[in-house]
Amino acid sequence: MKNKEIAAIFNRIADALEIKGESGFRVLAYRKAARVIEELPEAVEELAEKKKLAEIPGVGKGIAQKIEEFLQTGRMKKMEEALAEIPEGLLELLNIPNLGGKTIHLAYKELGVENLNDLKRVIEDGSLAQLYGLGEKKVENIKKGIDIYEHAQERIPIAEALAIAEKIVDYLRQYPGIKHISPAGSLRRMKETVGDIDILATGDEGAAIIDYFTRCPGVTKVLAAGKTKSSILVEAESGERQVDLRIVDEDSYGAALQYFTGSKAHNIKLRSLAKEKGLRISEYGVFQGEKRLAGRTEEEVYQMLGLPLIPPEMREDRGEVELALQNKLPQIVTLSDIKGDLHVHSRWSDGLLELPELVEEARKMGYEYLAICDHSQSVHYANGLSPERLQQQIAEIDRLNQQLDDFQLLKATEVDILANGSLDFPDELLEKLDFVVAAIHTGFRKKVTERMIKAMHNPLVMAIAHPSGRLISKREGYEVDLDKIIIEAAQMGVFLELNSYYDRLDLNEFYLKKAKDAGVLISIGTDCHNWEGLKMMRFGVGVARRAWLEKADILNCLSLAEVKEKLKEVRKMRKKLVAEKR
DNA sequence: GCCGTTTTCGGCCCGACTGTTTTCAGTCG
Repeated sequence: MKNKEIAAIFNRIADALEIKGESGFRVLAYRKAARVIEELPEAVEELAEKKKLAEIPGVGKGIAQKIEEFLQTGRMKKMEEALAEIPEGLLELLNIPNLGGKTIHLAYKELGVENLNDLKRVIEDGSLAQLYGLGEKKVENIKKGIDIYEHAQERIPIAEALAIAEKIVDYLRQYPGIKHISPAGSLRRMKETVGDIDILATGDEGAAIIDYFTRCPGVTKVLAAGKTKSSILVEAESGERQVDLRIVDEDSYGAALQYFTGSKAHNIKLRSLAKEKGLRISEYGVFQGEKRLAGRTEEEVYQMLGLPLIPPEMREDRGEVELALQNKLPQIVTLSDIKGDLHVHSRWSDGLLELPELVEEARKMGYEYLAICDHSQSVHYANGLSPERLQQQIAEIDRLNQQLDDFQLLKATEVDILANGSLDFPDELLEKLDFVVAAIHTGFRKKVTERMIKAMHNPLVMAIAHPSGRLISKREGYEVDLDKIIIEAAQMGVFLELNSYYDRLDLNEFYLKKAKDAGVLISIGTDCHNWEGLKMMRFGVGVARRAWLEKADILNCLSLAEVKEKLKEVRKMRKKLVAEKR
């Protein structure tokens, strides 16, 4: 699949055109095409074969042709042309805040700036400030931009960002002048990582609220503090993080929340739609001429455009507006739909909680069941269970379950898929369990796809845990063909896991959507190891919502009785299926 | 470069801020 590669090429073309000073709309067209192609569930190769490239929104004749050219020849003239005139080192400069294509072009043409070092030089010797349209202050801002660019922190994992945001929101709520308050931005859309933390609030005396905000616990620096807008740095696990607060009027709270939640692409779509209806939409409301028609609530804003409220997690311009227009939005899953956790570790392997403690924590979550998926014998570093110890655990769970009336622990395992694709426990043992999750923890580069498929051909395996193996911004993941795994899972009736551990979130939103479309049922588990672990379900549900998953797509939206029935049924069905395949 | 129940040409999201310049361009979110 060459989608990513092609998207990267179009982004590079857009960069080059931006520096060359070509029409911003053309630049935008390339960027949009890049984004859409990157998010496309289908391979461009397939679409090209079916002559359906131009049906991709944002892809017209011109771009379709360029894609075909690339697929056939491995090259794209347009890119070569665009880049031929632009030194390689210039493109990077677009990432510097306060510096854009126009200024870069000017510095290139007038001063021969070709890279970051050149740029620093013309700042130091004062020649940049001499250029038409520039001056001391602009150059000072560019200098600050370079500093930010060079010290740019990687994006914040959603779990950390939410923790920071919620602490500050709780703090702000204590201020009597605040009426409404909510996180906004990509945090509210539950993206797996976020760039910065945005909070929106309403209240009287904005300046006083801002002052209170800048004195919140953990502040290390106040970057800006006006009447309606403030930015601070706060201490966090991984260094300092920026938090922005905006105060808006009560009358435009909904419009502002909508606007600051984004995504940008979604907002642009809404505004085009508004325009078609003779309306104008901004962070202050929906207007007809000078008259404000809506703005107090998000519902109102969407309603004015003839749309139902679109959940924040869906606002990415991936077809949600079109569906909303036809009133066909999916009823995406909510946290309260989740009836149990299907991947939990106990003290028996590398978890911190004893089984009764897990029961207690699960009840606090409102659950009806937990699947105890401790590691198998070969995972020594995680205190994996020997067959004998698993036997003991089974007996212990049976004993505990007898004392419980409205709750049950499911006897389960996270059994390792070994180097040769066989499983780390014998079938006779797996047979005694309610739920069997298979996982790879070693040999990330060794025939992972084949090993997973082999595991899926064992009728006792019911799910594959963290199928990609990635750790967000830490580890790439297995060499695995997930498209193949999804097809196989659909054919063999195997569930795929959505691991909710905050730095896994695996499958990710794109493959989840693919799995859903292929008819694969998803099991959500937190991979809980400690007291906070079960609470990570919200991250998984966030990702599931971003993938448009509904209750019916998720195994653990079933009640205890239903899930037990389902697992029995699946085991029977899988045995039959595997027998037929042989 | 894309796109069309107002258009196959002429539009293309909206507003704020900043600095430079004297009416606006560049950048950002």
